[in-house]
Amino acid sequence: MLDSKLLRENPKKVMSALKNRQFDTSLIDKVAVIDKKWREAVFKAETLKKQRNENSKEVGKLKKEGKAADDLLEKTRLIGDEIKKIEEDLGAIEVELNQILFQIPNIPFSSVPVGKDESSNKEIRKWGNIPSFSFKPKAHDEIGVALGILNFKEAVKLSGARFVVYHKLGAALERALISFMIDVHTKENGYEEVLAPVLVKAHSLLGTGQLPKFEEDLFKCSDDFYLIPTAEVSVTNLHRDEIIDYKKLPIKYCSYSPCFRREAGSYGKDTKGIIRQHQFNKVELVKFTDPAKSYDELESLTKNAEMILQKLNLPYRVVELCTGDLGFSSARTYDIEVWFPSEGRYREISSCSNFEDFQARRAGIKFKKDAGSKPEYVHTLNGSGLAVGRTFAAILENCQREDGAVLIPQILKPYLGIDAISAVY
RNA sequence: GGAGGAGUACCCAAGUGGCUCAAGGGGACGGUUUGCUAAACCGUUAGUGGCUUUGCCAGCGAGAGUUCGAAUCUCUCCUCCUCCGCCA
Repeated sequence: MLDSKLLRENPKKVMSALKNRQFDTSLIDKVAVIDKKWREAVFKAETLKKQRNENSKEVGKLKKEGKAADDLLEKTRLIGDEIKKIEEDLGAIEVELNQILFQIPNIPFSSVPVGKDESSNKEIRKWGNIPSFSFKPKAHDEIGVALGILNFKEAVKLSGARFVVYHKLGAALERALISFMIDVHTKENGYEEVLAPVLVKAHSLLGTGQLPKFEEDLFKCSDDFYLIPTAEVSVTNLHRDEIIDYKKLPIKYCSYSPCFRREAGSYGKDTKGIIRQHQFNKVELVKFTDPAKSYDELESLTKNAEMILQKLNLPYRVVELCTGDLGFSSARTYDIEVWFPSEGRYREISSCSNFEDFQARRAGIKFKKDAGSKPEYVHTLNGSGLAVGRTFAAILENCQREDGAVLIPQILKPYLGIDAISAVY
């Protein structure tokens, strides 16, 4: 959510920034009108309340003195009725205003490249050598099925399309990757591990920006629960409606969770393999920072995520998203893309974003510099560190051998105790 | 799921319709005293949100209601505790 004061005082700036996101700026004009109505109603209600408080005190005094207070009583009753009416209006105005405010995306950071879609994204850096094969590299799902470590038919039996069952060393590899990632982030990068609920209430999703606009991407359960699409939701909301001690910033969390996405808009896209699933595992990095330092923290967060790929020796590149490709809540985003030999291209494996105070304002997350100062909103950041299923797939593809075996990155040896997954083990 | 009980500020807690625009204590912070520490004494301590900001309005788990006036009365909900049932 944007600051309504900013909208009030500098609507032109907001509009020009949001135009780059293909956003319909007529909503901004509407906000101004409703906001004015709201402030007038607030002032009126408060003036009347002041009058009522004074009158009530007077009534009490008169009654104690045994004097009649009927006139004043009646007059004050009418004031009460009026207050009630104004407050009803006020409630409706607030709903209307919030409905719009919740629909407005974040303002892109000043240096974000302007562009319509992903074709304007900017490559920042590349790492690693793209492997060359003396044979035609196979797709990860083909490799996994052949090795007996991935089974899609069983998954269809259980849950339908876009699910997978891991077997034997496949299940072990998935588990090993989760542990490995968490170990790196906790032991080397200074993150605190968190394991949080994957079922959350709507207000948590409102806090991070998935609701109200993106309900169709979510699985909704009964009893007002939603399955989280990312651990970002649970972990960011850990500090909802809190004022954090400045000395505790930055707070850095690392959290494994399964993630659940309906993939409503992607029928027919990535139907093969484990790239796009309704349920997948992810290790997420979340930071709460001093606004003055959040862009430095975005750089280090991105490098923390990259470190995983480096240790696994998987080639990747880092791309900055342009204004048109930026997520709803984000002010600046780096995507990390890993190389997929079977497709001959890089594919997203992590998305690292600075949300500035957009989520913090929605979720009420503040900090106080010292005892006397006024609370300010923190900046929140997060990024995948990494998407586990896609890392699994990337290992299968990049580390495959002609005989169908897959060499396991050496760094995983302590977790798996093997050098390769082959058809006969 | 059933039956009870509770929720007041950083913590404990008083408060059953107007002398409470929330008492008292602890803690914390500041000061006096002191060679230093402790003790004692004095003082400060409701954080926050909003507005047309010397001020005003809101706020006692949340929301609604009754009333001229609600921490206090009524209703709904949430959370926690105890017991029973069920369960990994």
